[in-house]
Amino acid sequence: MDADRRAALEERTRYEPAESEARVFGRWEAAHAFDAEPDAPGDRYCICLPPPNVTGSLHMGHALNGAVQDTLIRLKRMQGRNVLWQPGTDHAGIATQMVVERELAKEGVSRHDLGREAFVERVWAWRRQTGSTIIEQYKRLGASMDYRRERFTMDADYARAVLEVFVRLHERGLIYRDSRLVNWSWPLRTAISDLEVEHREVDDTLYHVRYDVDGGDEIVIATVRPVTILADTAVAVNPADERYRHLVGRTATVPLVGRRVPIIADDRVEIGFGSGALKVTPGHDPTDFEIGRDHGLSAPLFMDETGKLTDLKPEWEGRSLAEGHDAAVAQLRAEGRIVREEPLRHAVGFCQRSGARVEPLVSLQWFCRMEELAATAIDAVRSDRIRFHPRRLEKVFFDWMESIRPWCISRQLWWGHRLPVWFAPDGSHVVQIERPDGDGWEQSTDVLDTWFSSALWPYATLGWPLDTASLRRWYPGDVLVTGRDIINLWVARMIFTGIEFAGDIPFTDVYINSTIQAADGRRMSKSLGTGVDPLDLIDRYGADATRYGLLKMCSTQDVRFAEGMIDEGRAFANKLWNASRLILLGASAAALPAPTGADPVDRWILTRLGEVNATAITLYETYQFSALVKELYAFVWNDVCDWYLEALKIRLYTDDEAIRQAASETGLYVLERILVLLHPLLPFVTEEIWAHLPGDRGLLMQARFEAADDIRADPAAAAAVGAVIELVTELRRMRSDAGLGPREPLDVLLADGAIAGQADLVRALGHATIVSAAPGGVPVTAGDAQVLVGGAALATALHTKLERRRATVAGELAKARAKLANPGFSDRAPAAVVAEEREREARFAAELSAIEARVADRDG
RNA sequence: GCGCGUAUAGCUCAGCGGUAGAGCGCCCGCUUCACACGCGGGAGGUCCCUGGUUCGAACCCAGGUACGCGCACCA
Repeated sequence: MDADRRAALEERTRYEPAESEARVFGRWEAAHAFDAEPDAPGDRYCICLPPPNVTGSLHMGHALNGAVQDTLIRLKRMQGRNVLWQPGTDHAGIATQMVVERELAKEGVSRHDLGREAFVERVWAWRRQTGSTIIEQYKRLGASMDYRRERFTMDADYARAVLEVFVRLHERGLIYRDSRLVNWSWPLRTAISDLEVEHREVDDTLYHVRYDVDGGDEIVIATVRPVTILADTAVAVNPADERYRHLVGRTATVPLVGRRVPIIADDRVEIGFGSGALKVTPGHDPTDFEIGRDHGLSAPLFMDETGKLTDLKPEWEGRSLAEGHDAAVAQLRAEGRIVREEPLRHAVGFCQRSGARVEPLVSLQWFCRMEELAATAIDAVRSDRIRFHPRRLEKVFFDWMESIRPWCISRQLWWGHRLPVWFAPDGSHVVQIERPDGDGWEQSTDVLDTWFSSALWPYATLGWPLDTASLRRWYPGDVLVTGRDIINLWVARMIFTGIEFAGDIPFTDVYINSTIQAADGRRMSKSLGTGVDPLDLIDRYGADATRYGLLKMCSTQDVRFAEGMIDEGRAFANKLWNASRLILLGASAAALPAPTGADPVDRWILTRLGEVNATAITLYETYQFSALVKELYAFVWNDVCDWYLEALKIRLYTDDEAIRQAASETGLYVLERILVLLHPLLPFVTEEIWAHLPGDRGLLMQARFEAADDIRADPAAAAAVGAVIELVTELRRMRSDAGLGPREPLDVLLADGAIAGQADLVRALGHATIVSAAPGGVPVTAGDAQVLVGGAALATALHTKLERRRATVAGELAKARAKLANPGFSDRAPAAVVAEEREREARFAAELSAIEARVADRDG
């Protein structure tokens, strides 16, 4: 290491993420380390980023999700796979249109003032300017995506793929046009899908309204929305309902409009609800729609697409829904038709985007028939070709897929993929991508549901329907990492379109990451101000610390956000930095990393390294990130820093160059391997340290992640060092209990056993004087050895401790004996468990008698 | 309404049939030559309740209780 670099390392006693991250990221980019090439060697490994909404910015879900994906992709890249992590965004029809409309509103213009074409151009301008914001934010996290390949669901070639899918599904008869009841969002003036409707409990009033029946009778219906009475076309009762049997077949008069409608019998009417009589409004209610269809009723609309009343009652035409409600209640009340009002709490659908109450209404839309497509996706999961992690979430998928309904895929928006449907002047239409020959063809004004296009993401991003090198190389992909809320919107749809069009399942594993809740245990909420901004965390703690914390929180269940875990990550990065400084600055100039293992301490840490390496690989590959982070933290902090480095210092600071050289080699080797192990989790700090390792080496992110096979285990050395650790810990405890300073010398007599050869280590780490006889010393258990600790100063202070220990040991001994005395245990428990219990009994018995001898000695 | 999940140290969470764990916080002590974002020591737990299975239960089963999250057209 040259003098400048050495001085720089010496100065930097803290790891400052802000100082390193941009520089390290620049090195990766300069080396084109993220670039994926189809003809590169190695088995394929592919993840596509669930495309975030183009209007979005990085939130906690993205950050966790991104940390998981980057961890996997870096691991696989280091394992020699030819990896692709595909970035991109979706065009988010409604959200984007709203963003741009809000912009226009500031200029006092509406999209209607602009006209469709100019508006769409305006959206593109917005997209060119800010559309990659969220992808740029992923870079702050260290995400190693191939940014050259960023895709957008409105890109020309992608759009072509979307239309191709539409046409093919239509040819197969799976896409059709129909007039059906849909969820209508009047502020947005579009239909929305079932999944975009959010149900909330609402307190409403249930009005009981009296309708006149020909012949002087009357019938009372119940409704929470009296204004819908305008569109009633029947009154229905349950055929089994005695109360109303005599009215069936007669004619009722609808209040407010005076329409004369039949009273019909239908068993979908629930006898026990309200009055038991149902006003039937086929144009605005799912059940009523079905009843209306079966009874041949018409389905007039009381409101139009903009949320205004229609001319069913001409004098109210043009009023808002709220005004209509008030007017209806007022008139019914004035006419004395409201016989009862009662509070009703019930679930009502709201439009996710606009927040308005969803209005079910009959509308002419395009639908996708789902049963057949769903069956292939169900089969892929059922047969284990696709596995969910955690497994139980398959149920969410099955529940939705098995009760699937037609998917309304058309939207009355301006921003999106316009349907490849062409209308002739005579009203007939054809479905094809190109405009048909001849004059007068008009393209459908509808666009497709955004989710329809993002369902093709895994293969459309790779060039489908063309047979591209990328598609051949990386499809199907390996794992989809996403949040639970997206299972049905996305995962399910990607699976069946993948099978249908790309000829195979899009991935084999679906890893659903935890939801990070706010500190109050509920979902993070913007409106409640309980959200946490990951970019702010990165600014304050660093990207590595943020990744560390998020991954530590990430298990198979939801977790509350705990900033302490991020802070722990920062401390860990700093610890790693400083441990590295010790090794790098203390090592012999000529030393290169090598598992030399000159000393038992070296062989012990190499043994541990081998164990941890193997465990880590398993945890990485089974998505157990929280356990992985803990495992590596404990190894680095406790084994390496607390013990190995303390022991290594002795040889690093010696004058004997041969010893120093050998110690340096192993030290550097251990450091090198730790950096490799940690890199997928903490890419920045590990890459930064890597650059300081001696020797000619490239980037850490391009280094090889080795299996543990090459590390030799040495159980004898491990046992000896284990005994030293136990003894030194006991010596520290004694000093503390006796009120002695931490470096107060103690006399120690080493007994035979694993520890016998470790006098130097005990002397150095334990600040002990090794003696050959210690009259009046206190016996201490340390692994397999008995050690005598001498020094009169300790005697009194240790007496209390000894008594305490005697009580503990006696208790444990009694427990072990009771267990063994139980015939049920010794006869029926596995032999190994019984043997272990016997061993414990013997150990406690020996220790107890030693303590008692000591006490007797002292007292006598 | 249906489904899923969670209840373990003051806080956030591991452990999921055989000696109760971590980080933070707390207490005591350290200007130890990598790190005070540190070092050493310590205190702290009827593992939600009630039953059951088992030689043995924090862990398995049943029933409660509390909380969270999905899904859902009762007007």
